[in-house]
Amino acid sequence: MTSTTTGEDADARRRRRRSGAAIKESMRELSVQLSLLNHQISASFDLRDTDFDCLDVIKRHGPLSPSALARRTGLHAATLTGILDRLERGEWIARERDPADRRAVIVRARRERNPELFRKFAGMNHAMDGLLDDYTPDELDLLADFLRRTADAGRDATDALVEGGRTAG
Amino acid sequence: MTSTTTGEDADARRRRRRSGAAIKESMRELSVQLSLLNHQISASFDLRDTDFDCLDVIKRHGPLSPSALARRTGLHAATLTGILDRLERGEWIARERDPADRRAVIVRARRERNPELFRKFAGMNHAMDGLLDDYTPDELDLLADFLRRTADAGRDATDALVEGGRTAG
DNA sequence: TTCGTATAATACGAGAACCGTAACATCTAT
DNA sequence: ATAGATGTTACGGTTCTCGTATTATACGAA
Repeated sequence: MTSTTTGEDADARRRRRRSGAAIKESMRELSVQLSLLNHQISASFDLRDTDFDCLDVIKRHGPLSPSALARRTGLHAATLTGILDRLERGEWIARERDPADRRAVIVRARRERNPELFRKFAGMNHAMDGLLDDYTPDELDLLADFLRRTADAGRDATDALVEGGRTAG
Repeated sequence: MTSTTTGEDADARRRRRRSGAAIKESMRELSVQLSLLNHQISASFDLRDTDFDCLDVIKRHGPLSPSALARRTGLHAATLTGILDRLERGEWIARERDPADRRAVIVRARRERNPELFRKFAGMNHAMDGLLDDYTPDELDLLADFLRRTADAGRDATDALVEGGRTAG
């Protein structure tokens, strides 16, 4: 976490480049596998792929309005109506009125079905637990920090594309 | 990479548990962000979310048949027809006849449009490069290995759900 | 206040996607 | 040779997506 590319010899730079490529490669594969896992779980609850993504954003950043959610996810506002309908029908969320702005709706995550969802992720969770046993506490911190920063990078990249598509496309 | 949970004191175990939770949390957030990024990129090419996931599997494990692809992804065979139609229309893949089994089709990834796709991922790639600069070569290897193993775990978890859903309803 | 405009959420509808089933071609085992 | 299994795609009902219109409300200016 403290080195930089300057001051490395050619071998180290080569190794760095190779590892970087391997990381991006694995990252892409990881993304695909997690998407497919998400698809199976969503389907088992009669939801679409993006529905749980939205629920996750609501859990993390909510409660918030449908339009704020549309901005954050880059989805069309009208699409959010359908997504929230399904999530509400399944009792994953509740729509409430905003007393301050009576046009607005506040979307709040409900937690009742969390255990049910957790059970679907049990296989992945146990696999992760076994995997994490191989690391020292310091290494775990390193991994946690890396993942957090990568997630942030993903959000920035998505925002840039949404913004670019809105103004230029 | 060499320690185990045995022989650690209570503090270390507590720290380990906390880090593990943070990792799974960040992993889920990363998954959501990468899905949303994938959605924007797919939409910009007139494709559905899962289309590039399939293309990725084809690139990695192909050439292969639609039915093999359906098994690997857990998608319905009839759905693959639509996905492959779109990918073929966009010249991302080519369908070929299998000389050995004349019922079968071989799906092969085409590489001509890779640069175009690469440009869409440029933002994320550059962010990753900047992020990876902060790590030593050893740390990069650690990260690469972790991601590869996590992707494998994701595949196993998905397979288990597909299998369970198929046999148990 | 009253008006004009901006904004929030949803209704509506055209086009498209998903996937269960059927159809057809072909392979394989007896 | 025949029966049954397998590979791919066509078909059709239901559902989804998203551009636009609609309704309700907020807010700034005259």
